[in-house]
Amino acid sequence: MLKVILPNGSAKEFPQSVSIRQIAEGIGPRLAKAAIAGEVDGKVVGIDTRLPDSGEVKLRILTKKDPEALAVMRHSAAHIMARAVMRLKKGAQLAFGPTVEGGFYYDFQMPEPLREEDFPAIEAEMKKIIALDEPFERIEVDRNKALDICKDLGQEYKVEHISTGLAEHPSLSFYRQGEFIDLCRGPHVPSASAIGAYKVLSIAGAYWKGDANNAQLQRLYATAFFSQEDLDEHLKKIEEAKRRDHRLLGKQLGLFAISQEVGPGLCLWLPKGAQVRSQLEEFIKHELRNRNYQPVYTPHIGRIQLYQTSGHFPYYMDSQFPPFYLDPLMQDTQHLFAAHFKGDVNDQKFVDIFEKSSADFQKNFGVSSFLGFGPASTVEERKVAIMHWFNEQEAYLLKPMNCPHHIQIYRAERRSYKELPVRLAEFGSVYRFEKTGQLNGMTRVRGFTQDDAHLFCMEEQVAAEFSGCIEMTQFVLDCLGLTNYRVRLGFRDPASDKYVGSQEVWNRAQASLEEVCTRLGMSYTAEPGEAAFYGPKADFVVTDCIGREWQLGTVQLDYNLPERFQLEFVGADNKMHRPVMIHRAPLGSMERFIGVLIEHFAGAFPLWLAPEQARVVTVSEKSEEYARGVEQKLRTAGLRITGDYRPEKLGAKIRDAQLELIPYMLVIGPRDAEQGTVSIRDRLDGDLGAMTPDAAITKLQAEITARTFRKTFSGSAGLEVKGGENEY
RNA sequence: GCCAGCAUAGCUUCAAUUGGCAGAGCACCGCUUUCGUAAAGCGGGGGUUGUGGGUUCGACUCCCACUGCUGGCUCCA
Repeated sequence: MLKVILPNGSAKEFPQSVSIRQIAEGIGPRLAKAAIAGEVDGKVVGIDTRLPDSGEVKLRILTKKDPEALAVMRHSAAHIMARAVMRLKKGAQLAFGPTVEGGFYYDFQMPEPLREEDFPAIEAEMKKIIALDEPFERIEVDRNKALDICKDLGQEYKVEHISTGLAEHPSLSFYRQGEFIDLCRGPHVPSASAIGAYKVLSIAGAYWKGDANNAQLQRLYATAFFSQEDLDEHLKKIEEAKRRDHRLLGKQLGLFAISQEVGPGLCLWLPKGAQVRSQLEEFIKHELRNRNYQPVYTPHIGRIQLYQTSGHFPYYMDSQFPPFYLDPLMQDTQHLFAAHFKGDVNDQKFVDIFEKSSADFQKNFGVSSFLGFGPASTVEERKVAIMHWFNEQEAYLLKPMNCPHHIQIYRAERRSYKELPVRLAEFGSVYRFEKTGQLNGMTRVRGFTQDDAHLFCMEEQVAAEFSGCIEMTQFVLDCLGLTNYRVRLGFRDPASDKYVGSQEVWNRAQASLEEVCTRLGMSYTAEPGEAAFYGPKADFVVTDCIGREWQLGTVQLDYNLPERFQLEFVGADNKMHRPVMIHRAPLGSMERFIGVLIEHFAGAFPLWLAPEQARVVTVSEKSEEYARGVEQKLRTAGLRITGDYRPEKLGAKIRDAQLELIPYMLVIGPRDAEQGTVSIRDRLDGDLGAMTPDAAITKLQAEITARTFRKTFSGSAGLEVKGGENEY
């Protein structure tokens, strides 16, 4: 006897095994027709799934109204898209085709590359397939049979996946629809007609199982909805989001530029962008003072030995600008040294290659031997001589991180336990050589400035200091109305050996990190494998306007650098102890943070951040003299103000100021000049009427001090809808 | 780095029949207008069509290489 409990609490009993479809039919023919899938005890399954013949289950029958059904339908749509591609292009190999947020994709290996111009044909073929309205038929087989099926189909990726990724699964399932059969966990919609409106969106490269060592596949992105209206709305949303893109707004509003001549990934802060940044930096500096940090300054480069000690070199070699050496021989042999440090070259080979390049160098530059090898010297002796020479080299690296410099500041004096924690803060510029394909506007650059700080404390202070860092990050994000973030605790991947430091030290760090997050009541996800090589961390991750995630603020515990640099302090027992370090940056980098901020505010910054807070616009040139006086008065009061005195009509000047997203306009005509007033105009609320310049100053200053969020707009720069309701 | 696509004036607004004189709009400059809350009128300057080669009588257009940019590169069958 099976007892089925439905969402409304009612229960039905069945004497023998029954499918979800049969239960739906029992409830009503309309429900049976509308059913897309079922949910049994919280697990989404196909409509033809048979329930056990005894016990008790909770059952939901999912229809178009249920969000879970959409994912099922999209997955089915992915199959249909794959089927369409298989029909159009012979010899396509199938890889993965999952549902993702906002749609789905399918990875193929194509004999001929797919192109965007193939999309209409694919969509047309999908239409034909859907018109057939064939059912999705589930076929369950054992592993060996599954392997045979995939081999027969000639689907090599499926064969590989069954033998590796699915090695633990004794029984596997396929779904068949017409001539198309695909290894698939399911579930699927009952038949093709359940698929509503769909669109193939884009094509991209993707590696098999995400590993760059594997074959590069072609990934076809698409989306599907139950109704055309939902699809249209989705596409419209994508379009609107694109208009918020910080790269577009950054150019339109004159915030930043990236010039080919300066170099890719190198950001030029235009005056207005620099103004926003400077304001944000002031804000952070104020918070640092309140929290007893000490500002420091350090240079942009450091000797390579410093980074060998820290472990950044050659560990991060691939993502750094190459070091520069004062000795020209080193320019030629630096790759050799890097390979040697990484263990890619053994001692004998290292000596051989070095001596050859050294000989070439001497031939080319006419310099005599400078290492002084005797003919009888051993490999070991030569290696020692070479390494000794290397360590004497004057070589510099553009700093990829600020910590080694800050550590040297810590070491500049003997530290007592009484002065801990030491908190050293700097807006430190760092350089990292990101791969070209990773660069993205301001959110991924090669040179950036972190709102960095390093805390040196005793082990028993870690929890309090960590807590303080998290609290500051939360405070800063709150002040900007950035609420759409998640906290990710990056932990060590137990299976990997890329980490510096002992497992025991890591466990301690991770435990205390988790403890603090729990105490602060933060929701977080613990993610093994996401840690930095030197310690676990808490990352604040936000989502940009087109759904990409970016790591902003970060707090990282580090038990390893103090060890590497032999940091010490004198304890109460008059003995030497090792401090613990915390790296933290609430904003992360100024570049990325402001990039995200531009999208968050859609370019319409709150008054306290706005590069131009107000603009005087004259009705005609008659009032220019008075207007200039007002402008200067507000400037002297500390407001960022400009004046538009062009011989344009008022409407044109207002329009220009609106498009530049300037929060306030001070309209001045003969009437104002006569009465000693200004007509204040809010960018969104329009004309607020006349007031004295002093009253305007008071009003604006109050808004600045309160750091009020302003409305942005529900459109884009240039397409603003008046009275937009996007309240932040 | 890799896959696909793109590159015309300051502009992520774009045009240029099959290979046949590179053209608009916005912005900029000048003149007229002196104006009260989202675009006044007229005139003007601005280009080695991303860079370098090639094919051709002739290349923005076709071919090759390079540079830069855009989308993407495991929320597993």
